[in-house]
Amino acid sequence: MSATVEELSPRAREVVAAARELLEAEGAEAFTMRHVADRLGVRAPSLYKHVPDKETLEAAIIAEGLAESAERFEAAVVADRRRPLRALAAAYRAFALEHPHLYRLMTERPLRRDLLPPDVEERAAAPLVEAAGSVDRARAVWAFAHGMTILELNGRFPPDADVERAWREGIRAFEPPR
Amino acid sequence: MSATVEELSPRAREVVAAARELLEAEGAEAFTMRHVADRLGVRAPSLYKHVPDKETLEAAIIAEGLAESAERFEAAVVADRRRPLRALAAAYRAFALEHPHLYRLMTERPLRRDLLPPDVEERAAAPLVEAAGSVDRARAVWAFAHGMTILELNGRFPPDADVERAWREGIRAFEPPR
DNA sequence: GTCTATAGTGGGATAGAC
DNA sequence: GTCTATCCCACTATAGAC
Repeated sequence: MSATVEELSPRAREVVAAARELLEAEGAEAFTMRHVADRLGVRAPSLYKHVPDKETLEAAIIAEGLAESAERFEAAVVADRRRPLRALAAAYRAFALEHPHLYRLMTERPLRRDLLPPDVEERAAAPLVEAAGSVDRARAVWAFAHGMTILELNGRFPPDADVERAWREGIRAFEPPR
Repeated sequence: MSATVEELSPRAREVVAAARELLEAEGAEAFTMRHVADRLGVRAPSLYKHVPDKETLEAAIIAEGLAESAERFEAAVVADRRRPLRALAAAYRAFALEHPHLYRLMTERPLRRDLLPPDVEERAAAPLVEAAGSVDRARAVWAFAHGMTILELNGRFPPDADVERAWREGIRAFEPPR
């Protein structure tokens, strides 16, 4: 019975939009069904007429995030064909820092692939796989980028750390020697 | 008023031990003051006579985790002097997979350095800084290792992903050419 | 499509008696 | 050092009327 994003009713899409705004503005702790309902001027139980449960709502938001980041990655490699890895790293970091709460939601749990449109995940990954030269290398680069990003978002680097330099060191390590 | 681990009373240390056992066995959601109390055969409010609050309890557990991982990193570089980065990566991953819930606690939030013994963090980092050749490179390698680890723990790699190969690709990228 | 009412579950923390 | 009682908070989800 699990509906994919595209199969949602118009009213359900409004629920998704409100939920995403709430998440992005106030973070995961504030992301409750009550608060989503508040944004729509409605009571929480009413949401369940449109969306089966909270997980489906989250999956719909994640699908949007994947689609949007795919677009940005595609644009990044087009804009800098000579150093695609560096361009992708910059685009990746920028997206995450612009949407920290969404980014966390997208990475902190197993993907409910059964609730996502068929190819979003692959499309988001494609530019990096291309730039890295193999899936395995792409996963290593992704791990580096995610590690940098999430450690920064988590405030885990020491206060005096030079995050930019660490990014540069990682990119240099993965880029082919020029 | 914030006490460091060493300043805890004997009874408080028992509370920390019970809390850690609980966390490691049942995960962060199960890690509540009520459940910690259950483990000790006591009511939750009694804990507050020994530990000021939950955050201090968490900091004490994190301090243990940092000290133990420091020991393992030190042993790893001694055991394989020719490829310290590979040895450290293996030790890092092993520690995280053996203590997944502890590992999450140690990385998912800003370190409360004010609640930790003075040099634990630096000691845990030292072997990698040495092996990587600079702090910035060390942070890049750490990000890669953390990214691999947490994406694996989060179940975020596709089901068919070959995690070992990705690890090898990352280590190869950061190791000096031989 | 929305409501009220409510079930059921859980959390951290404090006051004050023993 | 431990207790009971309690405060106050939060959540997801359902039943059934309108």
